[in-house]
Amino acid sequence: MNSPHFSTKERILGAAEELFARNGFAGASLRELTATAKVNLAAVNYHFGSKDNLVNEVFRRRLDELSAHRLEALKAVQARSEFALEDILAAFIHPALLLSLDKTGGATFVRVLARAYAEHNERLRKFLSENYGHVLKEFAAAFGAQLPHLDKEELYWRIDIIAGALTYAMADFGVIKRRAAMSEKIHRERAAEHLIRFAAAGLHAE
Amino acid sequence: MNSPHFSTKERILGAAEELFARNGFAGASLRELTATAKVNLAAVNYHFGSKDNLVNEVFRRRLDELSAHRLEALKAVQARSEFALEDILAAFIHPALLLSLDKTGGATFVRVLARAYAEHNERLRKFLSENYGHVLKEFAAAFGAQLPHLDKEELYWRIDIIAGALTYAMADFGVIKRRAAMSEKIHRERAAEHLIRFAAAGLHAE
DNA sequence: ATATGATTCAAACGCTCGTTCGGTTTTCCC
DNA sequence: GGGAAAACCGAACGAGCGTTTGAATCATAT
Repeated sequence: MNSPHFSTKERILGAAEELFARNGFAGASLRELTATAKVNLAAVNYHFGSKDNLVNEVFRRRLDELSAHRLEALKAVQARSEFALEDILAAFIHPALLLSLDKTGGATFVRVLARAYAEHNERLRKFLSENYGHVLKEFAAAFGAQLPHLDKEELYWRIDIIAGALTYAMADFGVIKRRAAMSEKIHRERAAEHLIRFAAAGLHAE
Repeated sequence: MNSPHFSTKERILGAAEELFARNGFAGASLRELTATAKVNLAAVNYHFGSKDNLVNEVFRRRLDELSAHRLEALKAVQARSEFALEDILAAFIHPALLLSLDKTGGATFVRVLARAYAEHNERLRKFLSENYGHVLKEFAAAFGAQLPHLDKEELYWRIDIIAGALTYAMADFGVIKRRAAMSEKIHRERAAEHLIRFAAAGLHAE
């Protein structure tokens, strides 16, 4: 993963993702991080200014792409002559699934993302809300159009529940242990399927 | 909260809960913690042996009670001549809601719990699974009896999703901002209601 | 009242942390 | 191929960390 043909910045971002997921933001030291990335200790501050800013860049690298994929998928669905609630859910969930299956650390990043939510870190929440909040708004509007009987508050509650469940499921927090015979890819695809079916039923409730 | 009539151990546990929720386990230092608790720095190691063990005790204090309440509520439901899926869900969710409304730090603890999940800490996961895993098993059996058409894997998936959504909802991670006019108590009760309805629909899916 | 054990305390231990600083090496353009 | 800019490097900085120590203080039971 940290092959020499990756630039120093890329190697640092990769190692940061890995160690943030495993040990948290405070728990991952720059010494371990730079050793993993096979770069000098001072490289982080040279290239990113500070550890805090490195955290931001780890998120930006993945979320720009994830958000674009989600909005793209949503557009594609909406362009069709007819579509169901499940299709919008898939537009939201499948890009996250795809990211979690990415060979270059996607699964790791999803866990970092879940950690960020759990940390309740105001700085991070603001960063995420400011930079990627509009995506949630788009999806809320799409769901709302499909569920006209639902008032806005009810709708937001349900989307919130889904986002939480998705984060939780993709980050592999649950009690469900993947059986050795099942590949991680299939395990995650199953999780996404179940989540979509579950969420669709939940959204339709009442 | 740290009034002088609380014992040193209790003051430490209270401060630990607060700071673990705010700054994480690694991020909360014993110096800040003991200052908050108004006890000497060495008191943590005197009363708890180590910081790691303090973490365990923070969980034990709350989870013993939560698990007992859940099993008690489940038994009460099952003793009735008839009951619905929602009643079992309520037996699982309402004790968590009650805990989150506890005046002496329950809401704080719920956030600590969510953090523990996110940390993916093997030591903690083992501790939680070993000490409180049987509760999940009881509920799985209860749900299974109400949903005989569901195979075991499907059932476990759905319970997992619900546990994740509950953790996130109670920990207040979501994008939903409580309106100033609404008390936190009502906000959380609403969350629980929505979650129960959503989860019941999800469990019934197919 | 006094002895004994439990508790609290200030101080220090060794260690790791994020960051900084010159100096060296590499890269790239004229 | 020479010079400027970019990148890298080893070493050190002060600060904060969890933990330990040994003495001071408190509580309790005889």
